Amino acid sequence: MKKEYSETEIKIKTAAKSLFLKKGYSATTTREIAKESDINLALLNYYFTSKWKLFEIIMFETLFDFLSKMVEVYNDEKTSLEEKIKLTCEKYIDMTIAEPLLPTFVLNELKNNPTSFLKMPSTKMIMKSRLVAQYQEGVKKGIYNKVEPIHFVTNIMSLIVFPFMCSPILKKMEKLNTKEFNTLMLERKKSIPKWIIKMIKK
Amino acid sequence: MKKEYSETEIKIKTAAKSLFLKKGYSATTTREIAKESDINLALLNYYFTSKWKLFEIIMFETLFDFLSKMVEVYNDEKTSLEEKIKLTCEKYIDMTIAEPLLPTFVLNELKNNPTSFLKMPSTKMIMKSRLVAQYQEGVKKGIYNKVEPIHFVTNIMSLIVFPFMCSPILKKMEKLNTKEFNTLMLERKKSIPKWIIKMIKK
DNA sequence: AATTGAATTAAACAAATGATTAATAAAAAA
DNA sequence: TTTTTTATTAATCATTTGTTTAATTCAATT
Repeated sequence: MKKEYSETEIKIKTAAKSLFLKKGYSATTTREIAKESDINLALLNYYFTSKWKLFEIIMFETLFDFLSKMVEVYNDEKTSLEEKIKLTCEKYIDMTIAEPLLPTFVLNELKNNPTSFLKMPSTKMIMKSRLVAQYQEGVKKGIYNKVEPIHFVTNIMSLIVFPFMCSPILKKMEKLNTKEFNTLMLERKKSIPKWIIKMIKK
Repeated sequence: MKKEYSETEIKIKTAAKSLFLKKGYSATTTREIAKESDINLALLNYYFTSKWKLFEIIMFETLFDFLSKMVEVYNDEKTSLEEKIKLTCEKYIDMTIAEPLLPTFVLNELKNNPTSFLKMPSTKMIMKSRLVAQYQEGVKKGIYNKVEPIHFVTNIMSLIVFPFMCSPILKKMEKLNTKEFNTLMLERKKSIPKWIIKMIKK
């Protein structure tokens, strides 16, 4: 299904993604992409037609990768709800430490151009995931408070992702360098699951 | 202290802010600003020297307004910790419904250009606020779990702000229009304080 | 009324930008 | 080898962009 990319195409895509993440779509020029990937400027259009087309491809693949990884944990048949929450935190905090610019980039570009989102991989599977089902089972059993599943799912992501998006502010507030900041985020791997459980338990 | 702006300057600033919020700094052109504010293009540079200078002024004022409003609640001597949390949610959710593009815009521009942040109003006062002190008193008394105050403060903001930043995704997931989305956010005025209290209480 | 300084305008400039062209080099097919 | 297709290049094009200039209008002051 997935298109096979040539070496040159991969070089372009890698450089473009790195620049888009750092500076955003509009502030990134095709000449910068060409320079960073060490290819001739014309090759960008030769392979990807336009800057915008290139961006769309990168955006789609990025979102697709992320959603796939998330749904993988959410739909695991073997794990309990609490395990799923824990695994989500661990996986996603690690992912974001590895690529800390990604969440802000994605949400900002979606804000700037919601149509770039039309081709987006289906997000609906999240609400149909095993994680949500397990939560609702817990509500039925009277173990958990009844809250709309959308809030439950949103809260988990909020506690995980938002602190990364605030990193410039947090770093300044607490005079942290990147390493110290990451340590703070890693602490949250253990705390967030506890907090979430407390939030939902009666 | 604050500079008095002429009618024309206000028109420019208002239009510029609206466009910056919608499209970001780079994607906004000076000609668009001139058109939207119905002034001659040259007046932008006449009053504000450059697009970047204009942006810096808008950014500073925006952050300053936000921080002032926040610290106002955080340092209220009359309210309890739980009341402060409740008031924060109410105030900030209302603010964000009124200007939903603001958080993503600010965090994205800070990411793209952390130096635009050097002149930023002091964020340190948050950690020295009455809110944080009250939380720490509660920890000493054994009422609350001991967690770094930075996590406590971050969690509140995460649960309030992040869902707004995800609005394109949430709207798509649940097929919501803006009104329905806002209703969902307003629900959180009551829920978030409850969740936060549960998180910190022993 | 005349003068001065601020506000506004249309026009222009220089640099940057996304995209294309036409020529060449490299690789694959015949 | 020859031919044909694919990949790469340097140069160029047409717009767009931030900014400036020089002229003009407007408002206040003398």
